[in-house]
Amino acid sequence: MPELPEVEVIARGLDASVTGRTVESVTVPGLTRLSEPEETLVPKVLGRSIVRAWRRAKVLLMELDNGSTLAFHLKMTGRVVHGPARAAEKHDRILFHLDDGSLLSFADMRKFGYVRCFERGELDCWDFLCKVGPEPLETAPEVLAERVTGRNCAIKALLLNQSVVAGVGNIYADESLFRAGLNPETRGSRVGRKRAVLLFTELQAVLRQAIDENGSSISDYVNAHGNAGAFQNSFNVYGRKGQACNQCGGQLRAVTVAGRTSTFCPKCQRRR
DNA sequence: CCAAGCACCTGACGGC
DNA sequence: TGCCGTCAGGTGCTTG
Repeated sequence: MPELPEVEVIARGLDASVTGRTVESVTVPGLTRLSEPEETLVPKVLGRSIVRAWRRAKVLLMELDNGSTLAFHLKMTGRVVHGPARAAEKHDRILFHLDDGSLLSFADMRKFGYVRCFERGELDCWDFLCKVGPEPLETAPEVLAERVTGRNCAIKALLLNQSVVAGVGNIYADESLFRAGLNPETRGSRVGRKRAVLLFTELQAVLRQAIDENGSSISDYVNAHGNAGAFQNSFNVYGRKGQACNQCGGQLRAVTVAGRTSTFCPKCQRRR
């Protein structure tokens, strides 16, 4: 699934290509279980034009000209792509036909994702966004560090917890822990202030680099124009269990933390 | 309060 | 070839 960098890249691409376009018609091959029902969703969108697209946490947002906002959560395999008109494909869940003849599609193979439309003012009351923590690229590392030091959970679990910091998923948690030399199982309470500041400084660097490289494509992710990202070629640890550490040459290992596979270097990321 | 486990889905891949 | 188990970028609910 798209984490913060992937959703950011999609949002920027959409903001550049669909802003000003009007939704002329909508076809619904079959919405996902967590989506808003077609009967209420479609009337809110029909005839509206798109004002802007942006991101908060891992949620893709598109504001419409009546003040309502479309919200997409892509979860593991969701895609939102803008391109030329085409016939519906197997995993398409909803298709927005725009006034220039182009198509905005939401597809999701595993159906975990969803799309909902919030009317003016409702977005600010959405429980999900209200609970989400600060944006890691808009918050000082020193401030973020305070949110993990002193807590008894594993540092990896804290990074994945969206109320601690927004937008971090399994890839960027593992990559930032490696860069900071922190073992994923280390408790927040055992991470010193200085090391915690380093962790969030490295998290910012890794997120910025991933955005610059158009995100990470493992199998499903593509940007708003259907293109794969390149940051997967820069992974130090994610998905590299058994391979050699880029820093010390030792063999990378994997453990399960917070229910997720966590790949790390036992030499460069010692437990403390 | 916290952590662990599982549920939600489909598809790809490896082993037999 | 096919069947079975395992795993996958996330979140939310239940259980202990």
